[in-house]
Amino acid sequence: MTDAPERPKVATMFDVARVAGVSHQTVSRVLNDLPGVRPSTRVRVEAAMSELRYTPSPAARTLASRRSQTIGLITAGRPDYGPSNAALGFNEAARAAGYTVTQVSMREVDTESLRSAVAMMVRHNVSAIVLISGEREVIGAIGSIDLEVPLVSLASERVDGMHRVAINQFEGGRIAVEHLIGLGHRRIRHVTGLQDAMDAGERERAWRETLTAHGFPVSGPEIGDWSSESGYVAGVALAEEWRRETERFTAVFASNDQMALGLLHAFRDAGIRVPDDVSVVSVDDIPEAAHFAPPLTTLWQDFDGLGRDIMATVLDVLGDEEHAPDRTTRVPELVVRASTAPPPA
Amino acid sequence: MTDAPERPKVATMFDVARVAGVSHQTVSRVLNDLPGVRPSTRVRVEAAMSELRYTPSPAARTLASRRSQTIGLITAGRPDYGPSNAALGFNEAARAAGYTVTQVSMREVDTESLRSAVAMMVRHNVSAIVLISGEREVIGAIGSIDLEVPLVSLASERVDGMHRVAINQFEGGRIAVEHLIGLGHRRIRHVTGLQDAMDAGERERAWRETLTAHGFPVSGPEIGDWSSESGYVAGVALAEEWRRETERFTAVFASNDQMALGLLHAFRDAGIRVPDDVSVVSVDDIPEAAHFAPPLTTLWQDFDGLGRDIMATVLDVLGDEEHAPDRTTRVPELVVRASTAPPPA
DNA sequence: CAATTCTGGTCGAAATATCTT
DNA sequence: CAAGATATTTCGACCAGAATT
Repeated sequence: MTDAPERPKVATMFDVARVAGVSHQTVSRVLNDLPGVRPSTRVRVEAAMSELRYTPSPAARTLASRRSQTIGLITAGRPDYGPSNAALGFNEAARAAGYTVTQVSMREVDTESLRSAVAMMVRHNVSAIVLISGEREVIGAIGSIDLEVPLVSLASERVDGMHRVAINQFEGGRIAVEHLIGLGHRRIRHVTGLQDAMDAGERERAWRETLTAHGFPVSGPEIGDWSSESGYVAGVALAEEWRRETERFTAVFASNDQMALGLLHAFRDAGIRVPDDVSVVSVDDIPEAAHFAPPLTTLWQDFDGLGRDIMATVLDVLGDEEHAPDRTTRVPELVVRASTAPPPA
Repeated sequence: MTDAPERPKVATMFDVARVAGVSHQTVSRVLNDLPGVRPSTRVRVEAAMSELRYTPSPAARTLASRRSQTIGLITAGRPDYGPSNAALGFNEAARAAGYTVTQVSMREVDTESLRSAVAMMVRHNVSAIVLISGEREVIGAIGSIDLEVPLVSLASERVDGMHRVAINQFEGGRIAVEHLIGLGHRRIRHVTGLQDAMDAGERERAWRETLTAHGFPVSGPEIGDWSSESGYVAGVALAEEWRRETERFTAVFASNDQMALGLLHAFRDAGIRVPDDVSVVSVDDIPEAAHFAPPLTTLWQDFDGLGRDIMATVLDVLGDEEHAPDRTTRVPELVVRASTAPPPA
């Protein structure tokens, strides 16, 4: 006996056509749901397809139609909780919609790598490119590239030339600060996220405007970069100030949970009790937040839903390029735990 | 004037051939580095290629050659720190090697979704499939699928029918437990990771065998699932036991940092001081670990290197299917912080 | 004859034009 | 002239054998 054939040969349109007793072109028509096929023959063809376990060849399809049913996903930066979960939600949604996802992840972003990633995706005839980053520099860089494909980006600020999706970070920040104000705080400090991040900007703006609207003082903020370490550094500075001043701040709004963890660490080192001396509220509600010392009051965000929003927007865009609506209306929800309390008397 | 053409037409082999004054086949030869091309004509062809900004069409290439220079990546489960960073490292390494990555992420895994993901990838003519999961059920499920493509999986236990890559978790566990023993501990408890996870199994085995080798008692372990919440639950149980018994345990080895965080929470609630009453050591060294209360002694792991190992193994496998070596020799490194100390006198 | 280079067929589907009733 | 189904050409590269030096 000779060896089995190297690769199991798969059925083609012609095989299906033969079995169904029609021409290959008719097979193509039922495949693409085109009109002009009698229901009876359509059924025959479909039967033949499933009998032969026929699956169209993506490569042939792409070559002939210049469309690949693929979406390019570019993620930039470290795999933090939010972006990772949004990417996961997007990936699942894309698959559910019948799309394949080609992913390029990069820790560091420079225009050249971005350009080559985009070029590669365009060459693969992706239907759209999705960018999960949220940093202005990255978004600006990709915006400067002449991509011949629709672009959907995670971005909480308005950006020209692309469709965007976001959770309403301004509203989230407002909720956090109002929560503190509702408890009686008025001297509320802020630790920002990465300076270049749009989400961080929106939260800072919300903090500033909410305090201003109430006529409370705006001081600071401390600059962070999302990391616990930066939160710790900010916390050390804040703790020192707290010990020095008489008109002390009584609460801090941190732009994410990791930085809040660093803050708690610094405050603990400095003998500042949370929430007795200072309240802390932050953003994300990572699964660990419930077990910080003390358990963290924070804003929960639906990252999975955000990922689905991205795919929904992609589908909108593919359906009607012009008036695809941005999806930016999801609002974070406050989860109250033990890191916030009324200010000391 | 009429509109500009819908899509900018890209150059083909024929265009290059015409400009270089050769046949398309010669272009193909220089493209694929095949022999039998005079250096002088090779230069002419290359000049023509760059002049026309020629890039070969992936679709046409795949169709004709049945190879796509693509690797399929399947990730299962929540995007935790380790797997996410390994996936990132892999993605960057794959790109550096000239491969495209098609990714399927799923939160929940069932055989049917796995099967369809694999089928889709095979239909796309991927060169190999990479699985990042580490759970026996998932690995078993994909192993039961007849995939006509090499499979490389993250797996710290030996598995038939696939190549595997892993960090040496047994050795890591040994290092952690020996660290505690070196400090004077002998009653050392363990909180496992997800029961079905191979990494968790290896660490548990290391804990058990190391204690046994020293003639110390093995009691427990508590069963966790990687989450802080499960660590907290285990911690509550351990704390209660600690209060009750006279022969108390003096240290706990937790299978990851998140669970250690839950442990710390439970111990704090119970008035057990870490490290004065009980020492805690765990695994991963997530960036937050340095800011836990107290800062965590834990095992750092090179997930980025792990991701690169995966790609290196893929390249080995593609080069020589049979004797591609598994890469399982990376060893975690102990990072000593403030959660471990000698046992109370 | 060996080293090059060329011609023509192939991959599997889509798109368009062309018959049938 | 509609519908329905059939031929033919095209997408852009790979591959084998033929033709050229």
